[in-house]
Amino acid sequence: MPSFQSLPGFREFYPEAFARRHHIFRLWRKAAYAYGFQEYDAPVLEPLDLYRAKSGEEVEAQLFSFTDKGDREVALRPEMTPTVCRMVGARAGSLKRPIKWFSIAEFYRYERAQRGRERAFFQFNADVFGESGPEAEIELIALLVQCLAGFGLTAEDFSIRLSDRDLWFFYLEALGFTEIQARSLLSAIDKFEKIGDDAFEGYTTQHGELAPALKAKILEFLQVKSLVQMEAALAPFGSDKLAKRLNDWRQVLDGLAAMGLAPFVEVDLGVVRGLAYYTGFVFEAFDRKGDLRALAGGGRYNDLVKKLGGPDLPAVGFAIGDVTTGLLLEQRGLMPALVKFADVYAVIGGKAERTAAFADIRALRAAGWRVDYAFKDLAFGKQFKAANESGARIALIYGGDELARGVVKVRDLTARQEHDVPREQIVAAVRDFLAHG
RNA sequence: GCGGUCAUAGCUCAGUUGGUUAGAGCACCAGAUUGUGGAUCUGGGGGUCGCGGGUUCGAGUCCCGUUGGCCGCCCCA
Repeated sequence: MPSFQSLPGFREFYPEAFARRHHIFRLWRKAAYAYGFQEYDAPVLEPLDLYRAKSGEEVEAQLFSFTDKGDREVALRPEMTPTVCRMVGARAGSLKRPIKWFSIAEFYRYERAQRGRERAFFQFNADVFGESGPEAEIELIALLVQCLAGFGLTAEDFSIRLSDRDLWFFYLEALGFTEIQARSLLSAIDKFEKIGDDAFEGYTTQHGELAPALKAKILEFLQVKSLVQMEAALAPFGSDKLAKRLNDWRQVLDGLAAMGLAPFVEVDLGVVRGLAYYTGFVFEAFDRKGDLRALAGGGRYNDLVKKLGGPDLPAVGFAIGDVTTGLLLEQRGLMPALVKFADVYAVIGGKAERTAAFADIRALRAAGWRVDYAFKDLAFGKQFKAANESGARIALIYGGDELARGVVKVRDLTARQEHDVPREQIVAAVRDFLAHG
């Protein structure tokens, strides 16, 4: 039996929903331009290997993948990062540094849809390539704040939790763990906030019992919530690597504070991000009041461009989704309500008047105004009601009396006042009214 | 992938122990209303009761299956 329902997790955007989506995209785009990022786009369908190369089978299970008619294994893109790494890698030699790019695109993941997560969704992606220092992190975290604050959200609504996989590796190394052990511990740290001690089960089965003293050290470091606490926790080790890393932290936090963004940023070493390709600072945006999942996430991935066949190029990036952002804006009453689709509404008396009105309507539209009118001859009362609902601020009245005198009656729908304007001046009159009102 | 729960008009819902041609409000369309605004009144269109099967003289209602929504788990690039 064929089904004509849309596929699960895929969304249809009726005009009202599309208007909400457009509102979100418009603000993201505005923010990115303000921060000097350039927009790009890329294919929706990619070779499956692009995602295998990056992250392995775990990810493959959640791909929309299939074999095409040319026997190629392909996948709908689940994210932008590998694609943009390939694009930048291919032209890295000729691109002016730093490379600051962004995109707004639809992605696809074959997983169970639920609140805040669909199978098809849009993400804003911003990345900085070619800068290995913390300057790139400052720029991106500031942009991420703007991508939420631009809607009217404040530091009481959301926060950016900043963490650092490098710092964890250096710290665990200083405690005497091998790199493999450290990776396993990071995945435990990722889960600890949610499930507590059980998070360490994976480590114990692989590497044996974790010494209580070492575990205490790890949990203690996990509690670090400020730079001061971090410095205190690391002081006993006296390692060069750790000291240098602390300088990077100072630079990031000072830079963000200088931009006035300190209230948005929290140190939270519990954030380590699931995927293994992150190499340094990682950050996530969270709703402070609600129980929403993460709003956005990102971090540094210095090895990925090279891993995908490009040059050795440092990179940082983040992504923010339209679904959770939209839910949050609706909860906070920050989503604008209605689509107003007209500036001017033409009220037309009858058949002869329609001929005259059409000429002016075309001229006004050519001048860029949004003009609407009724298709059928309707009572004036109905037409004024429609004019009101259209969002138009003025109505142009084409009646027999007016046309006989060579004028159009211009009605201010807000003030409920009207006056005559000679027909040949109608475009100028509309422009004057709407430009000054 | 696993578990819970739900499915009647575009939306929100009613529908009696199984019983005539399945209803209401909102929304939409038309008329009252041929020159001035969110009103009122009257009328209208719109349903394979998610889909398939079963029980029964008879199923929106009971049973089985299936699809989809929502919630939780897993995962979260």
